[in-house]
Amino acid sequence: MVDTPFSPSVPVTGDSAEPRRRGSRKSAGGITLRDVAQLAGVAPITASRALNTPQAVSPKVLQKVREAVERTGYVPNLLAGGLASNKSRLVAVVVPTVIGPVFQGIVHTLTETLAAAGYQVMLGQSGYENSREDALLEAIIGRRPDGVVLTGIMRSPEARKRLLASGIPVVETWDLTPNPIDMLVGFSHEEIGREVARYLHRLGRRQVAVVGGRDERSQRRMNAFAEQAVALGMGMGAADGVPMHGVIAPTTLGQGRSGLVELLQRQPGIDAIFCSSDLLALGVMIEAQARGIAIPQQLAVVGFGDLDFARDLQPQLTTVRIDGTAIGQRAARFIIDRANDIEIAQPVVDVGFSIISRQSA
Amino acid sequence: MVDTPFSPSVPVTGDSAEPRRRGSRKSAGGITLRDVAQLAGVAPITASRALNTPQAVSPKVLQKVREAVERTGYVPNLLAGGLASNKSRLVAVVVPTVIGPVFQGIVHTLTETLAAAGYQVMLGQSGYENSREDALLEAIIGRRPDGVVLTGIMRSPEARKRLLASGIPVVETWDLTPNPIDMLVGFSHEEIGREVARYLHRLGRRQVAVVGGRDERSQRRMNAFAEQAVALGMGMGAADGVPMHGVIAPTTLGQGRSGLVELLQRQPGIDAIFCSSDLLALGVMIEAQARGIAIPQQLAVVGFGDLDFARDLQPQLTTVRIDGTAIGQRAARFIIDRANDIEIAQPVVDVGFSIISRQSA
DNA sequence: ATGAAAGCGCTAACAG
DNA sequence: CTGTTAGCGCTTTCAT
Repeated sequence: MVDTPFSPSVPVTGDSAEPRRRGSRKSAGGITLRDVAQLAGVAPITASRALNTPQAVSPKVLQKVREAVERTGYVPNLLAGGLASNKSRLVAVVVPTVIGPVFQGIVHTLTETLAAAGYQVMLGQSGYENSREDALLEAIIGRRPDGVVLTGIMRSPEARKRLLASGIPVVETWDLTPNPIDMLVGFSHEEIGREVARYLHRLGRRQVAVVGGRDERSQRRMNAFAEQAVALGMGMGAADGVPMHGVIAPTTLGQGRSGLVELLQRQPGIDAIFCSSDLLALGVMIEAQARGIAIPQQLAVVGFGDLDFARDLQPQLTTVRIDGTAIGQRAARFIIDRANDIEIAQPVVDVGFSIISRQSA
Repeated sequence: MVDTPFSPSVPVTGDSAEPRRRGSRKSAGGITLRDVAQLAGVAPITASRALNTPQAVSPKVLQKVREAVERTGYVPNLLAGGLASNKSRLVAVVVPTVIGPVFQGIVHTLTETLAAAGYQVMLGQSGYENSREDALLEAIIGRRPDGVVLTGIMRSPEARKRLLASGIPVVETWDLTPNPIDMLVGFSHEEIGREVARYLHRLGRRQVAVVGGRDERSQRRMNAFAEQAVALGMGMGAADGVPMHGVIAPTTLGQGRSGLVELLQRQPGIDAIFCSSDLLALGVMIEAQARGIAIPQQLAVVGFGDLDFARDLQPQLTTVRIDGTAIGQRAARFIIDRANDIEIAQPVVDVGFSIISRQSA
């Protein structure tokens, strides 16, 4: 098809002596706005307006253009449109990984909300190691997205600088950075750790431990938890601090099981465990069950995430809820507002968290 | 560095009296290939070649261009490049939803594999209802992606037709369609249903039931299972067929619990349950545990998906494994090969499945 | 190995 | 409300 020879579309005006121009190029063959405009009997720009700002053209023209679109099956080339208008209607979303339930809510909400506003989501996975960040960033900036949503990543100052220099609106999420690149929707991991420690203390627990992912944010929750716990006199004897079992993210149920095993070996007297994810917590619960350890009587378990299954467990899981949907919607709103030059009153939002008190603790 | 001022690239031709041309447009202000070329002292096209086909330029030029890129912080505009070359280096991936663990593997693998080959993934969520398909399709085709990966969706013939007409390479996955749009990487849901029925029959189970999502593919597994079960004489009395409890996708642990409750009410004698997801299976197991029903002695449970946690449950979950990674890699390979005009010998691949026999059945 | 010209398909800017 | 013109930033084609 591509090599179908077709006669030059230059009308023979009698001036056949005109030399073949160089640099001429065959079209890809698709239907373009020109074709539609021609069929509708209007100028291309008018067809463009009929599609993008229907209220700016006469009903008659609108009708004709729509008919032409219908008949030709025309689909606007957004690459061309984006290049011309300097608006790509593309938003880059970067997460460490889509594996694991943690960032699903955000990705889902963003994709949904942005799609409703006519934006497409470009997905990037940074991995938990800060290695591919540069290549990823290049790929993102190269597409000139109308916004970038960062979830728990992009720590390298180099990367931050480039993003900033690119002028693309950036929303960082899932954390409260002291100096955000641009906009921010997050919550305090430290505060969560402390609050959970206080919560367990109030329940009378005194020998607490931790099973947590080794990624930075998880660590910060865990460390804050441990500090607060020690401050409240909940360490396993002041000297030892809080026993912590670290696992590699993304966290799994199996890691929760082996985490409990390991912790009990180290410190048989443990009466409460704070896990850095609900999946870990579930693992801890299953292992406890297998060993005949009663939850919450002998062992209190607190998770993180309030995944959908948490309230359906037996016993129901006490956990920390993060409103991923709220974060996603807020982030989407930020980007959309920016794209429309709407003033953003408060570009830093703390969505907070809540401890959902159920049976396991 | 970035703000090193360099003089405007418009040469002053001395003709300052020239009237302001209409239609003239200010550049967005970013650094373009022209700026780089100018700084390197070469023509734009040469700079372009230095970046895209380094072996086609002299080492000297290469060096100079690279320096210029470094100094300016230039990032190629892929929108412009895509428009000119008719290659967007964008691949659209469509899933019903990213919520729920089912399609995570595919999305992850695709994003990863394609990124390594220089492609970006555009994410689309079709939802489980076939409503937004049209708008989504329009958005996808409009970006002229180099490929589309469809996962368990796009049933409407209208949509199929448009995709086909667009000429974009399409890989359908997660199913074995009798007449694929283009390429296909999947497995047979019917065969899975039948095989599980045979498996349970071999184990001596005779009163089987089903908890399954109401989405189409799940239904097909379940119906095939039921048919085969009846054929093997495993119905609850030939007349009744197999008790089935339908739930709304995406499936949850809680639905598994209530599913078991409901099924036991209807048919107390059930000795095996096939669930359309591992999460449902986990729910069934938890509910059984809560009711003192021994698994697998009194009740066998089979899941679907072989999620990471399946082997860590107590008892370990017998389930159907789908190799999402294989599907993703294959699909990515298809698209990349197509983009490079590499002949695809076998555009339809059945990746099969396996029943992972563990303790729960 | 390098360059000049043209144009990918669309929209901003201006004029009527 | 409609049209003309000139590009967006890049790569193709052809020529040297």
